[in-house]
Amino acid sequence: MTASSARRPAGPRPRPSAGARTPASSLPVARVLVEVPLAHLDRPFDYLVDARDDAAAQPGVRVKVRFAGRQVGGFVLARVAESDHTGQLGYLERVVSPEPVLTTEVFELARAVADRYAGTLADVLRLAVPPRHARVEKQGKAGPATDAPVGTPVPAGPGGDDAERPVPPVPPDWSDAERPVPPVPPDWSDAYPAGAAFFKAIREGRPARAVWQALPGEDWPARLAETAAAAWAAGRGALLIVPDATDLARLDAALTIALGPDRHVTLTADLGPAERYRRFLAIRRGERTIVAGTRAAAFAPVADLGLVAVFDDGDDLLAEPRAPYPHVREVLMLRSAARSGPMLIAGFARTAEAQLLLDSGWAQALGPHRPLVRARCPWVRATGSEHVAGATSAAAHTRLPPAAFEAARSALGRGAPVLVQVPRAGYVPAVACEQCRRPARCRRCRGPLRVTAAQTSSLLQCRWCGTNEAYFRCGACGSARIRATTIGAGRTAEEIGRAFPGVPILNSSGATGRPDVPDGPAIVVATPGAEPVAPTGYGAALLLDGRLLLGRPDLRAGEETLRRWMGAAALVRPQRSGGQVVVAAESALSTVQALIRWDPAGHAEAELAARRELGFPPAVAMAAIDGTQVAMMDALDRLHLPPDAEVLGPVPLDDGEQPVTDLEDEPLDGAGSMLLGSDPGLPAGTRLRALIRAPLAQRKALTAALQATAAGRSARKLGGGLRVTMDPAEVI
DNA sequence: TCAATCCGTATC
DNA sequence: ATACGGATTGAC
Repeated sequence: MTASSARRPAGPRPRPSAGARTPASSLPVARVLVEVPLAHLDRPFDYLVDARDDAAAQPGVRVKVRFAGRQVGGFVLARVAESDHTGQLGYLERVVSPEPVLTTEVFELARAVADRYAGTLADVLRLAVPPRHARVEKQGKAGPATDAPVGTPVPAGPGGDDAERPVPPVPPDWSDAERPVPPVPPDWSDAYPAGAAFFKAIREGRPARAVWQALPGEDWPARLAETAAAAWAAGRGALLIVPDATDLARLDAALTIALGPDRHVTLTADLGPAERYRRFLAIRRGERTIVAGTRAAAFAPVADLGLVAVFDDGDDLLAEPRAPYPHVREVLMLRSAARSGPMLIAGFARTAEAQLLLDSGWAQALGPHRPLVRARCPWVRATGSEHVAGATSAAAHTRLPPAAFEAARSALGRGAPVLVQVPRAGYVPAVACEQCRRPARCRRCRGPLRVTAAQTSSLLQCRWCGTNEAYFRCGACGSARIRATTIGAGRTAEEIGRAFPGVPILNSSGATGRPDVPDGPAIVVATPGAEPVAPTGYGAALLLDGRLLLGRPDLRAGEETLRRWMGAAALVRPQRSGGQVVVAAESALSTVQALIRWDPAGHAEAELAARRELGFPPAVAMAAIDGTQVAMMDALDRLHLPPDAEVLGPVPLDDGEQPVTDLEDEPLDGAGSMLLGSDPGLPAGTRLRALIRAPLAQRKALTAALQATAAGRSARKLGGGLRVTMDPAEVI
């Protein structure tokens, strides 16, 4: 049967009107964002709204539509009177739920984040809106569009016929009557000179943006809760993001003290689908206006947001690992900028990114009274050469430096707990050939080996493919002997236990969970970021393996090391109460000096200056393109770069982080790779990385060019295999 | 001359 | 991705 079509544009035929649908009488067109991963389809498409769906198909709801012949999910962005699409419109297949889960603010935020990271809106929405859970939706209040009870958020009424109906802002659910009389708010001015001005800005909803340097020993969860309470008292919501679950538990407790149990909610991805959606809905419906969470919560649709805050923005947990890899600090900056609202970037240390915000005047420093720093700081000493000299690396890390031993003994003698910070959990995590010191690698996949059992060194296992290696032989020199290159927390605990018999030893890492620290002599061996808080502070902290941390061939090694050290040292009592910190690193190093002088600002300034010098983020905008040779060449060819952009590379990306197929067995000539026009020296399938850098002023042009290139490639079905990352963390 | 197949392109 | 229009091919 041939449809009686005259000239009509290419595309799928409209469905033979199933069930005879009629357009809604008012605003019959829904502008829909379809959930497809293709870069060139990253824009709204118009659909007709059937009269039956008129009430439910409000802006922000999830829908199903027929798109290129198949059913796909999407969000209604707006209802409009007519479409500017010249072809036939299809109908919305159905409204999945009347719950408007996507607010205007979050939609605009997601768009801005996608553009900032050269990604697609659909990708960001996947991060921003949690999957629906139908049962949870029914349990709570009914959706506003069905039988809305009084007081639930209701989208703007029927409205005019021709007016575009924007997604309504979420009105707060509480009434003025039930808000408590706000107590006199603390404004931090006794410890932080700029505190009063910042709190004033929160109360007045002005766009103050502050980089807060917390004092050593500071009860930061309590301070953050005070900022949230100030926003609450001003009748607005607040959004506070922390790196991990332990930080969140502390913040949750502090918020409960500051605001009671019913005004805030915590939000993390690991709550499970039902609870996560339940809390998301409570936020969306305005039942909770103070929100604390981990990185996924940065997109939470908080009603009338009056403050955004992030704690410890250097923690890499705040960088989303899924495309387009947004960082919480940037997401909250975009939110703060869009709303012209206050923002707080908090931490003991300071990132180069935060320093740039200060340099550019976008944010103001909220630092402590300098004399107070001296009063609150523990005594910090470095012990570099004395235990490094002459010792093999393994021995250096298994022996406590004398100064560290003394500090621990004196603290324990005074009845105080001691914190020992070691780089990684596990028992001898990495091994190397004893002869030539090359990393021990798996015979099958060339992955790094680790020791799996505590007693024997003969049980080696590949960290990538899991293959057990019973008879190791070094691929380079043939030696059969191995040695440890890193000693993890477990082994350190054993050795310290032998040094202090009778003292309880507690392990704390991501894997073991965090023990409660007694208010008495105990040794806590912890990995960075997993240090438990001691009730009255630690008597001493030993920061081991500093050389290892600082020696990493990483752009951020110095910044990251100082952040970890300060995170641990901040848990130690002040010097006048006997608090000591011993760091195992050369005292001449600038990072060590910054710890000794407790000067995160100076370190960040130097760090940023170095990045300017080298032309690395955040002093420049940088994009990394990863892909196969063919994809890379095509992409670089299409890329319409801004005038001052510069391409570095591409270079092979075989630094050992990805499970590569055995390089030696790969045919090096290969007619296939010649056909593809690739460098015959590279094995087919080798991934390359190119870096593109541009002045900050050209960031928008750079990301737009990258999006256009991705769109062009996706429209021409030139497969994936290409990944774009803005300001990649691992630049080298 | 018509159907089968390939190609390019839009997807509402 | 798919699903379409239009061009191309090839058997009658």
